[in-house]
Amino acid sequence: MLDIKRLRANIDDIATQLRRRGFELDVTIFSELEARRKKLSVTTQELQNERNTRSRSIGQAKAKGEDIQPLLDQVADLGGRLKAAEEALSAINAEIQDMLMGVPNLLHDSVPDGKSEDDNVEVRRWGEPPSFDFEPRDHVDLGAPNGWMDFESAVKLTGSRFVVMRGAMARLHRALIQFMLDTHTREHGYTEVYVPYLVNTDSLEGTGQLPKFEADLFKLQGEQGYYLIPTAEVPVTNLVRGDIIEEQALPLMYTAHTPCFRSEAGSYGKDTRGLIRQHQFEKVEMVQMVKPEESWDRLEVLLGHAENILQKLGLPYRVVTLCAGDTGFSAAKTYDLEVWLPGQDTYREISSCSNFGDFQARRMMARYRQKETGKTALLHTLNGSGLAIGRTLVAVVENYQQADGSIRIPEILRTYMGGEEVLS
RNA sequence: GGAGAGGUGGCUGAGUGGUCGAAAGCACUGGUUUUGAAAACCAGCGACGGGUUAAACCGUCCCAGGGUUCGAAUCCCUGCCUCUCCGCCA
Repeated sequence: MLDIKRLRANIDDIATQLRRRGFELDVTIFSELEARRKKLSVTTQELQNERNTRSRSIGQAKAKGEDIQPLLDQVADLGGRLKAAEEALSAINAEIQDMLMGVPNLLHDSVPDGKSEDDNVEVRRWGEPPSFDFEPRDHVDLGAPNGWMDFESAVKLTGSRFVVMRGAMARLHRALIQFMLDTHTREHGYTEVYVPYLVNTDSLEGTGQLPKFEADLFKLQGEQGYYLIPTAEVPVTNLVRGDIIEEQALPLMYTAHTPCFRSEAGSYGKDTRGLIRQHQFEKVEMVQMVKPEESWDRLEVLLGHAENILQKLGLPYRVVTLCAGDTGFSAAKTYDLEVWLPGQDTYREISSCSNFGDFQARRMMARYRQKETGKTALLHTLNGSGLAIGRTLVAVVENYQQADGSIRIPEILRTYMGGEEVLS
């Protein structure tokens, strides 16, 4: 959520900035709402003041044993007027809030212009795509024939966009999770957390999935109104919702492994083959809550943590900066890590690292207490995948394939695989 | 699932209709004292919005949402959560 004070003061400037990401802010409606709100707020407060003053004197009169009936007569219509004013005010506040909740974050100046992913800007590459003296296969051809990956059973159990994994592939999948968590906790300084996979609407509003993107979520039947998490970002970031953190405790760094559930509405026909786009997948997530002045440095650090995982696995990748039109609703800036997939002969997204500035923190009322002044200020939040497990598995399988269809196991994972060197 | 008890500031905890945003203690901050520290003493100490150069000042907030009343932390209703006992369960 944007700072309403800033919005009031610089509405045209902000509208211009938002246009860069293809969002049209209705300046006229907002200004009208805001003017009405201001007026109503003043009259409501005046009426409240009057009520308080008069009620106090009634109390005092009564204590002295005076006749309070004349005083009561004086306030006869006050209640009604006040109630009407309060209701009008809360209605307009709700309207403004709704509008505000639907406005995306402001972009950082360094975010390049552009409309779609075609306009994203490559920052750097790491590693060389492997060359094969045979025609490399994709992960489905490598995994499906021997039952490592079983998409048909998943259809039987549930439906499309799910998978069953067996034997060595299931173990490799699990090994990736352990390896990433271990790296983040031992080398990068994160605290591992275990969190609920079902969350309430407050949490989803806090990180920005609601109210706008309900269609991407799985909602549970039942009166609680719970949703399956689309990413660990939601429960982990919301850990600080409503909190005031002491400055010396920052930055908070959390990592979590969770399954993620996405309905991927609107993606029909896209990536229908294989593991790339599933309704359920595993992810190891990194989340940081930091001081505002540090967040841009922390984004680079966070990105480095995700890159480190890919480097340790020996997977070639590139870093791209998402352009204005492709940057997500809540993010001020996002780097995607794209891993090389020989089966598709292209780089595919495997991690997304974002700085949200105070956008999520404002929605969550997540603050910290400044040591110098004792005042509170909004935190900045960041998160990044470190990494998406399913896609990492795809990358390992495709990059480490051999002519006979076996898969070499990356050095770093072997201790997690009982010392085995080849998946067979 | 059944029965009961509760949810008050960073923490403990008083407050059952009238200057209560809320006693007291702890913690914290500043000061006095001390060679230094501790102790003692004095003072300060919630969040958010409006207002002000800054204050003063005004408003809102005592789990959440409704309601009763001139007036609600206090009474009523609903929801959520916590605790105790019983049942069930991994």
